[in-house]
Amino acid sequence: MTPTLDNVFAALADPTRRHILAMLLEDDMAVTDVAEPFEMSLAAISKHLGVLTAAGLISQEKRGRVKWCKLEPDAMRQASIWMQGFGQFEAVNLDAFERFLETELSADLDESAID
Amino acid sequence: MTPTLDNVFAALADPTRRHILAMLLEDDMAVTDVAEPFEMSLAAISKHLGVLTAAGLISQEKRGRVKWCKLEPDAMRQASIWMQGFGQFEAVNLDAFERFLETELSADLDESAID
DNA sequence: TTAATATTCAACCATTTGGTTGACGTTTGG
DNA sequence: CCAAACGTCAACCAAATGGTTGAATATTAA
Repeated sequence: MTPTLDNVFAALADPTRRHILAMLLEDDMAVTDVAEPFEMSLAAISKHLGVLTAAGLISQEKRGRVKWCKLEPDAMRQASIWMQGFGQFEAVNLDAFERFLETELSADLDESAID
Repeated sequence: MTPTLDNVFAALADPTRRHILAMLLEDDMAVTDVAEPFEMSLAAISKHLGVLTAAGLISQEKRGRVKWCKLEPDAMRQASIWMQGFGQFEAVNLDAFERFLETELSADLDESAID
């Protein structure tokens, strides 16, 4: 299935999946290791990874009995291009992003409030 | 309710709502006028506008018997900041965005494929 | 070969989502 | 004043979502 904006934004709408993406920003990971910090079942995480894969946000490659998950920035870039048109966004604010990431990673299944 | 990333991305995941946002990019609009190009009921559009409002992506102000809808770029900016961290995005490509917008606006209830 | 590890599949369940229709409250133009 | 315009509300429905558990499938290590 070819990814759509629908898929990408829907995938990003879930805090567990955003958390996973943030984890993969550090390094590629096996499914079991992705699942470790969460309190839900492995099957649930497997489904989340399926959603992320369908959206093109990650790819999964099986090597031996381990399936490695890898961030695929292209899909998000497409979505970002769409969004760019709506704000007169100032230049990329990496500090702001890192603060964001911090709170998302620490607060474990949180609401990730904007304000 | 304070908007969350969950709300913003979920709101953006629907093509009708993205279409509405693109329309509001041109100008503020009354609910009835927003609904006009769509084939669904006014009530359905009213719900969509409710979702967009809850996400902080638009605001609605009632003047007389008309309720005006207005783009609120801040929420999207927050979401954009989150996304920026994931791509080594090249400088904002406005041309690309305008091509995107074109296809989204013409194809009326489409799948808006990325590739 | 056999047992353990890694991951998915299938069936199920509760909740949310996106739509409908019809009734309802406001505001306004004639 | 009264009918029409503007918009929401409530009840309903089908489909999608996010989770569970238990069985099944590879693959590897011993």
